[in-house]
Amino acid sequence: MKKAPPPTPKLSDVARLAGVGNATVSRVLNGRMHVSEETNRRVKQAIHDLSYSPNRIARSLKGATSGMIGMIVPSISDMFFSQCAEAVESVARENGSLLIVMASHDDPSIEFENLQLLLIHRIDGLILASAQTRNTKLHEKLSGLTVPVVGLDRPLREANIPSVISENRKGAKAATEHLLLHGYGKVLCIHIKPELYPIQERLHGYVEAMHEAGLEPLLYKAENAADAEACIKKHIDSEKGTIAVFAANNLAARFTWEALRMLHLAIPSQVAMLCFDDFDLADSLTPPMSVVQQTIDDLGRTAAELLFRRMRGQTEGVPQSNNDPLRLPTQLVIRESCGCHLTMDTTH
Amino acid sequence: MKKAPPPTPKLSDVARLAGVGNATVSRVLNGRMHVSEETNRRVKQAIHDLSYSPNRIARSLKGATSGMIGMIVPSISDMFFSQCAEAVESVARENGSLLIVMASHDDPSIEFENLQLLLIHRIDGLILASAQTRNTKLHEKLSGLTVPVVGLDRPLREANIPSVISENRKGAKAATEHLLLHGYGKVLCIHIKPELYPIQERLHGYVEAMHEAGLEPLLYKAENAADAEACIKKHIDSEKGTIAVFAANNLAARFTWEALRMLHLAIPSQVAMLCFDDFDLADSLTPPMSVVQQTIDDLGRTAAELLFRRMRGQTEGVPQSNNDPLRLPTQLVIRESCGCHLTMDTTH
DNA sequence: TTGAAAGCGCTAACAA
DNA sequence: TTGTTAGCGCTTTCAA
Repeated sequence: MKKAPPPTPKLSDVARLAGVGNATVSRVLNGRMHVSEETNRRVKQAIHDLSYSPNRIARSLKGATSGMIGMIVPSISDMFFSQCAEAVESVARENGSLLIVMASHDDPSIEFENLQLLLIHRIDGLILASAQTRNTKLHEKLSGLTVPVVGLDRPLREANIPSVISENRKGAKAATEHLLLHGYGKVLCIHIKPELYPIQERLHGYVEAMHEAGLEPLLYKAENAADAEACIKKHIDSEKGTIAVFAANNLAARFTWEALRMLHLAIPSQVAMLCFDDFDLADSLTPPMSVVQQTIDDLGRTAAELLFRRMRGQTEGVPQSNNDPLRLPTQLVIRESCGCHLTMDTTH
Repeated sequence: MKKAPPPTPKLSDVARLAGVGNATVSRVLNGRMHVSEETNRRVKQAIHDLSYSPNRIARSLKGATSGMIGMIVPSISDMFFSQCAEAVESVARENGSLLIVMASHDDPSIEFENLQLLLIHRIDGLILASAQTRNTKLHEKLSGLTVPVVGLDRPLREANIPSVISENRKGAKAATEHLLLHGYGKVLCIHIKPELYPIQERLHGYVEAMHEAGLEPLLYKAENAADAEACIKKHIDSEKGTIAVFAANNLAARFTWEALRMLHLAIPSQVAMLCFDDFDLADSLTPPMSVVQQTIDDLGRTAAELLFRRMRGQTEGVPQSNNDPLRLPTQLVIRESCGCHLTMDTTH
């Protein structure tokens, strides 16, 4: 039994219909160089009549590019990364590329496999939010790669790959200083996953601010609300004045938030708080949460644009020293949890 | 000037090194049929030595499959869709496929372009959360397609394409009935984007429950918190007893939430509320929000599995009538905003 | 300005 | 069990 005639016309079909050679069709397809007005018209007509669209796979095989870039992130559903992905997809589209996303689930071996898969599919470039900063096997592989790679959120120093990240240290420092300015007796820093580079940077920023204020840093790792509760309790007990908490990320903020509720402590009158990373309902909470905001879209966009520049072989705009990540500014968004309205008069 | 020798070895390199023919290498590559143990070993060795990996593009050209599926969603960064995407990527990976995601931004023409792009890249299948239920041009195109398509969250009836969605109607009905059970004098339904199929279904569910209770449905479309405020104010004024609000989705819930705060109305004692779609901080709010929960992972997984089954040509497990979407159950998650703890004794 | 022809890296008949 | 060969649909010299 014969198959139905393949419903997808090929280039040669167009050529035949237009009464020209294959090469000519190819020419009008990729920006007509040296094609007469008349021929051009005829070919376009034929393309239209057959509603022909070129087979990108065949084109890719010929050596050029695949028209696809890859992106490996720890989690696709994570708000941060999905926002990045949206921005990357957008830039990819502007550059005529498709985006393949893969989740590593923070597992170095899955991450490595993902990389292999993407390479087999001949992606033209890769955006990588690596599962870990140190992953020798991965870095080795990356160093030997011919396709451009750009790091996102987590730098890839050893592999000599440019990265785009937020000003985590500066942002955290500014946040801490802001809390300090309110004159709180103690500013704790509650964090999770201190092994992640962005978190490390935030902790540095916090410590720096504390030191400059002549204060002892009070770092606490919290894996859940109970942990957060424990450390807050400890400090609220031994202290008359209001204390403050700088939560190093969303999740830490959440734990802190729940802890404060358990302890029936009022925000900000008894415990002020400020956290890194904005989130959806931050300003619908009671009180609205003051945060350090990353411009996530910009992170994604910038990384993608850098990638495409490198894919074109351009070097301008690429960070001077490959080892120094491009750092995008953060913004302190003051709402109410930091206690600004309480201390408004004291600042005057 | 000569290029550096192409760093990517090809199949023929492996063949030469192993001292065998191309076909043999190809055979061991795709599950050795009729390859001697010895040859198999030699080829494997050569593959390893060259750290060769086959070029998926060349393979695809030969006609088989591209090893990629596409997914078009209104927004990649939307929590719902990014969770779906994560599940789909996971299933794709299990089936040896990569996932290309594209955002339509709810624009039918972008959606259509995206579809074209994906087809040009010869995807093997498509998961589509369509921008609109009625998109004649799109449906026409879809009907003529040879690659399998599965609808997600929004059915594609006219194109005769199977879809996977939540039990929106049932879930909304259950939620409304739950509120009704508390004996509130009025149950409003605040919604947005009633043109979307899932929302429509939820509104139907709400209306059904109201009718069955002999009550007049009170539907209000709110585009912002002020709209929500207006309609609540209207009903709280004319009524002594507690009223309740069923918010048809996240955003409507948010508007309602903000409205209630503006009006200094206590939840649930003055206004009870329940919303469709769980969200991140739902149980960290004061009071924690009762919700109708969709099993988003399941939606994504189910859609993807259905797609792969169809790609394999299997028909079992594919919904009997193509016109009837596969509906996945929702779950009523009772927290505090619906007023359960207030009425606990009255229910006995 | 155009067309013929030689591949891109792989798979799948068909022979051996 | 193996190797040879002919393409997949396109781009790209090279001549005409």
